[in-house]
Parts: sequence; C-alpha cells; structure tokens
Amino acid sequence: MDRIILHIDMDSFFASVEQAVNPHLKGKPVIVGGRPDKKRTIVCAASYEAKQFGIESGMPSWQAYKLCPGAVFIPADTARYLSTSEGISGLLKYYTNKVEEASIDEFYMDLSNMSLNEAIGVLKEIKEKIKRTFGITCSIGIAPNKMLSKLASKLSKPDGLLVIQKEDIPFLLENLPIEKIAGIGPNIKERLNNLSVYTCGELSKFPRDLLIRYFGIYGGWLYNASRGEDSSPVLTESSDIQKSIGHSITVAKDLYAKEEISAYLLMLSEMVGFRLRKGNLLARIIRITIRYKDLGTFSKQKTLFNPINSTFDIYKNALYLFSYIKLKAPVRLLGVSLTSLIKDSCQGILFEKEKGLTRLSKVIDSINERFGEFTITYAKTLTI
DNA sequence: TCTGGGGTCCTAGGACCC
DNA sequence: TCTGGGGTCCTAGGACCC
Repeated sequence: MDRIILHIDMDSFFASVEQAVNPHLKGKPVIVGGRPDKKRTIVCAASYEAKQFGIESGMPSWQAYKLCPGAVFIPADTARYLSTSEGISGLLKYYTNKVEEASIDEFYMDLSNMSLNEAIGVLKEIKEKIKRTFGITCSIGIAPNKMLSKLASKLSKPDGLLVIQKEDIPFLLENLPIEKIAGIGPNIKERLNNLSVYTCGELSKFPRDLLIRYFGIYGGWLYNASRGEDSSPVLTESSDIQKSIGHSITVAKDLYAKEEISAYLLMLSEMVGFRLRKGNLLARIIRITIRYKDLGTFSKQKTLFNPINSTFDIYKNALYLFSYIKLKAPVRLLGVSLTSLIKDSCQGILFEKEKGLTRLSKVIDSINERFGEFTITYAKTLTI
C-alpha cells in the first residue's frame, strides 16, 4: 500500500519568528545573524522581503548589507526558535505520534492510516493552526515517501501546499534539475554534470551498477532518487543518543600565539563539557579542528581509554592533540568536538572546583580579558 | 572585506587480531 | 619458504544538511 508522508517546512523560520514577535518588523527586510559591521559573520536567515534583494542564508553579512543597506539586522535568539519548534512539534503530535523532528524547522509525519483527502484536510488544519498560534507560515509537501514530500514542500514555498501522487512522479522528475533533490549538493551535481547529467530524467537512464562504480553505495541511492523511490521510514524515536557534540569558533582576528589558541581551546572545552554533563554523557573520542587563514582545514583525533566529560579532561586532551600540530599559518577557526558518546551510568554529577584548574589561571585570565567574565563550571563524574 | 556553526554519514588506508 | 584473508578499530578527510 502507498504511504502518505508529509513534510512540513517553516518559511524563513528564524526571520518569521522575529517578525511575529516584533510586529514592527512585519513587511520589512529582516536578516537574522551577524551584524554587517562585525567581521566574518554570515546571514542565518532572511525574511522574504530581504530575499527579494537577493539576500540568501549563508551569505557574508557585509555582502547582504551592500545589497540592502536598509535591512534590519537581528542577532539570533536560539532559545526562542527552539521553544517555537517544540511548540510546533507538540501541535503535530496531536494528529499522530508518527512525527519526525528532522531539524529545528522541519518535520515529517506519516499519515498512511488516512485517506489522501483526510490527510489533505489535516494539513490544511495544521497550516492554519501554526499561523494562528505562532504567527508564521509553513509549506507542506505530501507524497508517497520522505524524499518526494521534501521536494514537494520546497517546490511550494512560501506558504504553499503541494501533493505529489504516484502517477505524477515520472512527469515531475523528467525535467527536474538534479540539485533540487535533497542530498545532491554542489559536489555531486558537478560530478554528474561532467557525465552530461542535468535532470533526474537523464540520471534515471544511467544503469545502477555504473552509478555504483562511480559513486560507491551513494550510487544506489542516486539510482532510486532519480526514480522518486525512497523507502526510509519516518523516525519517531528520539531516544537515540546524540552522535557528537562540538563547538567551533571563527575568530575575528587570526591567531598566531599558542597561548591565545590555548585560551580558546579551554573556552571550547568548557562549552562542550558543559553540554556533555548536562546531557549526562561521556565521550570516547576527542577531535580538534583547525582552519588556517587560507581556509585549509584539518583535524586531529584520539580515542581515549576512559571516556570523559570534565572540562579539565577535555582541555587536557585538546592540548595534547594540539601539541602534535606544527602550525603552518595563522589560525582563523578552532573547534573541539567529542564523538562516540555513551550514557553516563552514574546519575549523580558533582560540580566542583578542580585544583588542576588553578594551574590554568593564566589562561582563564586571558579568556576573561577577551570574552568578559567566563565561569568554569568544572564537573567531575563520580565513579562507583 | 570574501565564505558561520551545529550536526550526520561515508570512505579509505593502515594497524592489528585470528 | 612464503606471505591469505576476514573482521574490527582507529584516524583523517570530505560531502551534505539546515
């Protein structure tokens, strides 16, 4: 039996939320993200009014300012977007428990237990409720699988609704540019273009084994995608442990001195450690990432004998990894990321000031100079 | 004055074990 | 005297998504 899958995608989510909360922003070009006077910041989200000036998310802020000097620049309010997202998720779960939170502003729903007409009725209701409750619009795609429902919501933006039925698929895909399919990025697009493949129709004429030879197991996925086939289920369980936690920072001014880099590594270690401890998690693999001025990026990682989550342990290992790196150029980005996460079997977490940190006082002082007051909430996990 | 930050997943080569 | 092959883990890098 054919499935009925919905993809619900908020329109310019961050910017729409800001416009809903601050009515004086309605109808104005709003840009959420870095201020144009701050170096190395980018546009996180642009309202539809801003998009008309050619502004897109990911664009450097100074460039957005050039395109539309009258735009209102607003710093991102992540907590507000998260709570709105949770509210929307709750609203969707009123209809079914088969709801997947694909990202902060995207959801899948499986309504296969309904008729198509019933499902269309539900999604009209959802659009209406989201508008009434949160003051924002969304686009909804409805199709026999996740891939096509996502394509449908994208094609219907903004504030749209598009139904793709089984019989529409061949006609729809025949002349569809391959990059419209989520999962085909700039790199794959270029490689396919080099094979004279520009549309899904052209891609579907490629033999499966040839695609696999060119693209590995990804080739199998491409083969199915070009035919509009996707059997992946709507994932409802959010009980899975997160795979990794990391923080990175692009510094406004390139770093040269090891002392400065150490200061940033401590700050990043604390940010990551705090989240690990909050989630009651321990990590087995630590990785640091460095990006040079010329954007060349590399990383160094280490698997630990004992899993860790304290700021001190994270910082110690980050420094250890860093000690193996011969800096070749000024550094513009630093990152600390922890993977291979496991649940901390010990429920009690003891927050304490660690003696070892007093030895780091010089580094902490330099952080405070740079970032203002910075508190280390060092936590040591109790082992039983 | 170029190009953020949070993630997930995949690959390829080498080490090591049996 | 020559040197297999499967399986798993580790590391580094890269593609893609929002």
